[in-house]
Amino acid sequence: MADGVSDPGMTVKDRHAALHEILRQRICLLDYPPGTQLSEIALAKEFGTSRTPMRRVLARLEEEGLVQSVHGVGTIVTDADITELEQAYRLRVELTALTGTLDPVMPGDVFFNHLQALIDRASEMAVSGTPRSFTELDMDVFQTLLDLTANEPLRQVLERLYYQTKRLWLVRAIKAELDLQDEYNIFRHELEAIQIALRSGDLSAVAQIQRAHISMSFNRLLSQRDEGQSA
Amino acid sequence: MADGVSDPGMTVKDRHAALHEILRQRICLLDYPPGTQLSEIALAKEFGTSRTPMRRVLARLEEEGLVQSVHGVGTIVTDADITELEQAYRLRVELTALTGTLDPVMPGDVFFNHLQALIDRASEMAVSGTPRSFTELDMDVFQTLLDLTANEPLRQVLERLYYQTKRLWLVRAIKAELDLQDEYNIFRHELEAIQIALRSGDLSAVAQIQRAHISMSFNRLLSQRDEGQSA
DNA sequence: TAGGATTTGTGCGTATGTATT
DNA sequence: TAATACATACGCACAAATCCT
Repeated sequence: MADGVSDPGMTVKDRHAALHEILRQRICLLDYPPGTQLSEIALAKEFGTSRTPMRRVLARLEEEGLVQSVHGVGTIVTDADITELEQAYRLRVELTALTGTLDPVMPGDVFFNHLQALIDRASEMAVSGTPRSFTELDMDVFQTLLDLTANEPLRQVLERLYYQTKRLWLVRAIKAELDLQDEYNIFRHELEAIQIALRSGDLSAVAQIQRAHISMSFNRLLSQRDEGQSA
Repeated sequence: MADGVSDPGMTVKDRHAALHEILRQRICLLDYPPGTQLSEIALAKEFGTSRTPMRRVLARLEEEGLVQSVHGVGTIVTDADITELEQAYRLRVELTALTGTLDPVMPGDVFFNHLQALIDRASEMAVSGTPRSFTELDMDVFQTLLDLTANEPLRQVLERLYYQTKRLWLVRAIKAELDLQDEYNIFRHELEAIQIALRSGDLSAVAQIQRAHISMSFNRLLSQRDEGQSA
């Protein structure tokens, strides 16, 4: 019943990738909140397949740290704990900086148009945004900016780290523990700064801007944790 | 009937990890040279299990880029092509530098004794070393020095990149396209430099030394390729 | 303490795809 | 071109582990 999975021209690997992306999206958008049990049989039924291909997708999600399978118990969506993810977050900060030096790619007009569309979406966020829609936009922005480097191993690691750490923000935002207006404005400002740096052709600057914002975003999450501890 | 796989106290994940490590070792030590076809049935038989757990191990090796499975054809050990692995190598260089700044760990006496033993082994290499035994030593050194950082995501990525790129050296060394005495001496010198930096407590220096040697090692491989092209 | 319900892990027959003759 | 051989991918039945009553 899901889209993009039952197309006839799809190869095995395409289906695997599609299923993996769908489940990853559901986990990171908290459709499956931490602690949710994912049933192999139920998922297989939903996507019109059997347990075998589902198990392979779940195994990959487990390697990525998004779920955990225990024999006899089940496959459970992992908790988004900031203490455990701090190392991943700091690594992500440093790797983002590397996108400016490892195989940077100067994009073409299509990219600039796409980026402008994303900025427009960000502007609308301040009016009608929700934590969820904002996260969806953030994911689109991430995937877009990832094209600024052609280093495939770096791209893969960054993608992994992004989805490992992204739930932290959404969990806090939904619990109204973040100033959403602040987050919206900062994000839009980041996009504009990136646009300016891109126009000047300075891909290293683009990477540094991203790095700075990821670092600051993490610090905002940290300060929130500290406030929660002292309360 | 391999070792470390049929122990009774082992859990499922332990067996998976053991099988994965064994196959990875065989691939990277060229027991399975590039192009080798790995039979699910034969491997299952060898390790006294069924195809299902083997398939999961092979799927993981495929994600790591060491094998490639094609429906109807087989699971083939990938080629160690320096052009394709150049991006991975350069990323590895940068990540190695990060081990000095991301959760560095000052080791204890056990580590120093272990390192001394490795240096002793390296000294013997100059006399009775083979490309294979040298690679085995290099792997042990890598695993040992990896303990100098506690950043788990960084450790995982570095391990992946190490085994992705390590075959390049061994392929060349076996074809006698490298000056082995040079390689031995450089390696021993690197270990001694690391030992000195460690004694002074400068973990950042240790990381920079490693970074420099990985970069130089790659350049030696590159110059070898260029000579081959011009010949 | 024991037993049943539920879940993941395993084993294997079959389907599907590929290459070769 | 068709048929045969052989590999991976899939689906299902069963085993093993865990939890709850």
